[in-house]
Amino acid sequence: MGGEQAPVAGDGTIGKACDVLEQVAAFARPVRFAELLESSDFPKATLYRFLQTLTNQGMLSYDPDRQTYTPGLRLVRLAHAAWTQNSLAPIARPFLDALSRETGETVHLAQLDSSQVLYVDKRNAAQPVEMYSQAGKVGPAYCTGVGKAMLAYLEEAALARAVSQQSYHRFTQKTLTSEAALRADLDLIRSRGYAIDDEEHEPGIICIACPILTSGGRMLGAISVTGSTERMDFKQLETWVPRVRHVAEQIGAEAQAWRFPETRPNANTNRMQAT
Amino acid sequence: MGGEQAPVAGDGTIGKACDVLEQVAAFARPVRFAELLESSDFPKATLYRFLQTLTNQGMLSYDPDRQTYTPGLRLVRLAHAAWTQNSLAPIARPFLDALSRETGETVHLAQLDSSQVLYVDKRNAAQPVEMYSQAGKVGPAYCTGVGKAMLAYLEEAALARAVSQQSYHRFTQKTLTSEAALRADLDLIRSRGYAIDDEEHEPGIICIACPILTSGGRMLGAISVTGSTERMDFKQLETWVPRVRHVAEQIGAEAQAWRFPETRPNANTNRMQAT
DNA sequence: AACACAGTTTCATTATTTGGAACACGATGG
DNA sequence: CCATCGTGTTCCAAATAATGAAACTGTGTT
Repeated sequence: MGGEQAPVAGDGTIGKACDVLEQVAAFARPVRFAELLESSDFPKATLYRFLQTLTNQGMLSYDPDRQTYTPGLRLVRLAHAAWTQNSLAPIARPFLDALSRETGETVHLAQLDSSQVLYVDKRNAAQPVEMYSQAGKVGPAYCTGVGKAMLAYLEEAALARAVSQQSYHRFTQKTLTSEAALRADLDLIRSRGYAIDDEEHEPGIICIACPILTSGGRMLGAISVTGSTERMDFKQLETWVPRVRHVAEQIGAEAQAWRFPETRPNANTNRMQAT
Repeated sequence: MGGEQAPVAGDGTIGKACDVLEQVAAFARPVRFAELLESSDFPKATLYRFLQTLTNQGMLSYDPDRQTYTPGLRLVRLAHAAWTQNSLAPIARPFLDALSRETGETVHLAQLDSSQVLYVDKRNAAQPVEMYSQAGKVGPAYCTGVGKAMLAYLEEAALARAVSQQSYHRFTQKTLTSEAALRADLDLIRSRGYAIDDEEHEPGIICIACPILTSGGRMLGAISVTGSTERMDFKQLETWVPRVRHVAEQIGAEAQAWRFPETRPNANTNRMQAT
């Protein structure tokens, strides 16, 4: 019986290719072959061939002048499909708009991706548009409102895995830095029905977050409203809880409705006067 | 009846995996195994294993209830890296903001991805936010302003390939529907320095577009300003050409500067008060 | 000219992928 | 109740593709 804990990698050639992809993405800048070779445990020729193939496929992009690799634009195309079909964002969009308008605060929509928080949409308080740059961004689960809201409603098996994979890095004085502390807070969240982030990730930043659940209790994601301690305290922030919870419920309900129909309800979601 | 699209076919196992990924993305909805099997020329067991592995890797996501596959959220994460590092969007952002403010019209930033137009950013005239949904979206090159602007400045080898890969579907009365017509227009664009789309893609929609070039003449992308015939004509629209061209030049210059430094100029590009 | 270095290619060996066929299993339906 | 069908899943010998040490190329340096 295989009890092997494969770190992440594993599945044959494809797994390795994905690792390489991830590795290139991890450098947040164009990378040279030698750099990759160093941080990789693939032999030279093997890594080389992977890079060739991936570049060939448009999953990576190669700059011949600089001799550097970056993640390829094909990923952007594919991600668009992922975002449209597989994230809550399209469903949640009108709700986020409303919530953002009503509260005037920053609003986040997040989902869980391998024990990390993946932000799939956002409305910003100040800036009018900030777009894409935040969709796709990741963050820690154990010290953010949306992260804890999601963890709290994970079934035990998944929770145990997720909780053990957190880094518990101390971002601020108030960061929860142990599995025990986190679990205690998750219990509290469950009984209260929403999560709070009390400057656990960034000083001065507080937030409330509600999980998005199906009627069957499956956790789909979370939404949050964020404020800064300069302008407000939890008293004020928590007045939004009923509203946020309601929105989360609406999104959950719609998500469920949208997922079921085999016959896609419609298509024209986003018509774009392109040119 | 068949009539399958000939997959670019290719590189070993990884190429096949990419094909599967693309195939899943192509259905713009959750897909069942049987559907994929039908539209694929992989044998059952092979396709099955690919789906397993890709799901495993988070490149696909599987809904056990519905037994359907969709592109996975991991793609969104990776695409974020691609968008940040490999697209012109981060560099162009402030310029697009300015251009959008000044003109009050829809502004697009696009790059070329396998002979297609890939929109990497956009500012909308009317709607305040529309976000992500357009980044990652693709469109035809032969009948859009940005598409033609980019084609015009491709070197002959790449141009020949690109031009032969267009579908030449007639979207409107004015769509250019042959390679010859397109090439003629490209000559015109080159001599004029900018492209126009005269309702070639959508009735009532016109636009002007300028290529983004390096000082060496390498084509990086294009930007456009779009209007509708209801509100304006080319006389008005073309008054923006010098401004658009200037912005394109600025973006080109910055892109060039940004690509060179080996020492990463900086990191904290986009800090996100996340929670 | 010799050297160092980053990137590229070769090729016999080895491990992986392949896919036809058989297997589960729920849903019909006779 | 058993037969049948349509899914999706697993097996395993044969075929294929991945592997990586070492040799090579080309560019820049001493």
